Amino acid sequence: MALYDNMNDRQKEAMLCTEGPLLIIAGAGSGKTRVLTHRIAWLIESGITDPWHILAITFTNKAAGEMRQRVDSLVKEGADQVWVATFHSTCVRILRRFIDRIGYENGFTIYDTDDQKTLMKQVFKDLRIDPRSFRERNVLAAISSAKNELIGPDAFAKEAVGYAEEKQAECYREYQNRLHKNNALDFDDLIMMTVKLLKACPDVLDYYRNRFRYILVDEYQDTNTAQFRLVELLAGGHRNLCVVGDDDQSIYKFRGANIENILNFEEAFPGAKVVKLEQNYRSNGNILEAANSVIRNNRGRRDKKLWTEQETGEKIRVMRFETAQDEADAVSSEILKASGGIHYSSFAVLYRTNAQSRLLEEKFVTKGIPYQLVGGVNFYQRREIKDVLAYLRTIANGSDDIAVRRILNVPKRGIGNTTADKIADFAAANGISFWQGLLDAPGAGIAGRADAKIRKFTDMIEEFRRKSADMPLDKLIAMVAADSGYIESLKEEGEIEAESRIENIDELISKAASYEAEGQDLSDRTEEGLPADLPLLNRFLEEVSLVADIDSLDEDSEKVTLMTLHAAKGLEFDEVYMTGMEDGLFPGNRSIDDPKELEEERRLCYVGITRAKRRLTMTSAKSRMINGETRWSNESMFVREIPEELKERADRSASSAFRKSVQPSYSGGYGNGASGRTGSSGGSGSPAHRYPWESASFASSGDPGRKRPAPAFGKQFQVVKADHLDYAEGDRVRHTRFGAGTVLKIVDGGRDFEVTVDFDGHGVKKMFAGFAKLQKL
DNA sequence: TCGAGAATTGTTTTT
DNA sequence: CAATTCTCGA
Repeated sequence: MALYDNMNDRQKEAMLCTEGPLLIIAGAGSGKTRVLTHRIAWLIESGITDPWHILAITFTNKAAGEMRQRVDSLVKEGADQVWVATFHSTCVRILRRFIDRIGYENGFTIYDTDDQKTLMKQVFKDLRIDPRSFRERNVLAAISSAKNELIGPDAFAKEAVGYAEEKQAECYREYQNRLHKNNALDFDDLIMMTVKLLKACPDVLDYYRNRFRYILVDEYQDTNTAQFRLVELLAGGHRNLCVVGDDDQSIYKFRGANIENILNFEEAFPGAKVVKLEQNYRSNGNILEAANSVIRNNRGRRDKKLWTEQETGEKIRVMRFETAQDEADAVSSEILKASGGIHYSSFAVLYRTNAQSRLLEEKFVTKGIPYQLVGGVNFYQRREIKDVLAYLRTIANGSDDIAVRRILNVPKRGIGNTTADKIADFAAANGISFWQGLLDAPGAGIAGRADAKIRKFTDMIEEFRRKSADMPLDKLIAMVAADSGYIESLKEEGEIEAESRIENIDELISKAASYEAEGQDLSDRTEEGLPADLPLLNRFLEEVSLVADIDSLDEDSEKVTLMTLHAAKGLEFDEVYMTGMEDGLFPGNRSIDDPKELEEERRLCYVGITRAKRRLTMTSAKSRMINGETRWSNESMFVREIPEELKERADRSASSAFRKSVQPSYSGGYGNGASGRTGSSGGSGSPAHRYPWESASFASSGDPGRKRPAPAFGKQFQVVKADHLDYAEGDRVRHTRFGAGTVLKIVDGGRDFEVTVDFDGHGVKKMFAGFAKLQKL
């Protein structure tokens, strides 16, 4: 059978166009993985290139694994030679080999978010920054976005304006120094340092350009600037770059993803060919229609429209409940009934925030429905796992101060914070690592009993190190967990929780065993010329630090899948429940006033809808507990954006949900949030409802004195651009919700003006002029 | 040094 | 509400 049997014309075109830059706009369910894998197969089978010269980059290990598997089954020989990996692991592999060229040691450690926070705490202490005035998280977020934009500490400092940014710059510099001292990289460094390396070392760049003659990038809409630069560098010579993505599924802006990468691909790679895949093979007609009618409300997108040859299918079922409990109860009951006690794996329940999973889980447990939860607390982030891994990190990399400090007194050894701080100060003053500081405790003014305790600790670690050299990974972990006294201290607790912690450690041990068993095939690494002495331990640590939640999803298990909308991208299910479809939750309160954010939420909604193959149900609750307080909210504007004729009301309490007499306090969807905290929701104690189809016009009750013309349904968010604004940069303006503020910037964004305003007490917000209805003061 | 209870704070979303 | 951090007494 030829490779292009069963492919449509567009798909074939995308598969066969192998030379030069190519952008494949692949709508949801249009068979993009298929095109990618077949393209790789074609490159090999047709003799265009050797598997060795192909690089395929994904975002998750799961996607990489699937791609590898599918290529394997398509290609007779050499599939294992294709480099299929995530962005992060690709970078790790490059850095492991060459990072010494830019002043790090090749055995570096990867810090996760926890480690980053710990490190930042130290930085705050060092720079005498009050953690109440700046939050670690915020500074880290600023640093992360800087790194995503390839802005190093120096450039950041140069750009810094004002006290806050200057402080952040100081923190960034110090944070980076400490990472370097600890011989550690954070997630963002992995990309940034690889770019730095390739820019600094032309020979290394040449090597990889020759190695990767054909490059494919999946989920291109999620790439950030650093990743873009990386790809651009690697493809710089031959320009055989094929990227696949869907701008409508760009949902990772918060993580630095830059949608411009896909929107402006042809400008970055002149002469690029563009192929659009618009035929959807996944969903029924109604589902696709619904998806189209929601996403059509976005402005910054490439023109496209999905179509299908499949039957129209059922209508979208819309349900509204009194409380979130009712919602969870109904969803679980329905699934129980509809599944017939089997086929649970054809169901997915999606939600906006992880916190929403709790109620659902409870109901699933009581009804005995098997389910699997994706996300929440990652296995490798659990305390006991992190503790054990910190031991391993200490063994592997003595400079990893964070790891050493973490386990110094875990389990309790009677070495308290006072002692540890003394060591830390001493180490800092002498420019040595914390570990070295421990070795010279007397130098730090620690003697007698305290010193003896420290000695016991360092001796133990050194013993572990000696033994680790010739010991299988799983045995090593078992030994560390036992000999350190960690297991014993858990047993002494004697609680159920301790029991499950021990089980988790056992699981880690078996994971290590299977890693070791699989890991014998090191061809990709040895051929890459990696130092042969890079111990298995280091590679294991590296592997576990790059594991994502979604990687653990088992699609064949007979279980219902519970996960966030984000986690659902790339997956498909016969029946999908989108829960918590409420204004304020989805779209979230933060996005409602910011058009860019709102569009991102809408894309997320689009992703959710297009996961469904046969049946889609959207549910919402009038009231739900959030942070210990009951919140009331309207049905999500996204539900309202789906035309009535595609929907079917399946409420149990339809009468109360559809009373037409409810107070119309819908304020155009923006401003005075119809959902608020208990007791503060604009005076009307009862939930405020207004469905677009109930009335031809919207009353802007939250904004007295102004009225907008009644938009036709479906176009309610398309605001006509004003030909001029009655305010300018520097002017003071008033917003219905945020009050007074100063206009910082006005940019003509084509269809509307994009106005940046610094609101007194609310911070800087960006808004479209047509939506914001700002009044000059 | 360490644990228990108080206080505080928070939510998107995660490689 | 719940998870995390802080404070204080032994």
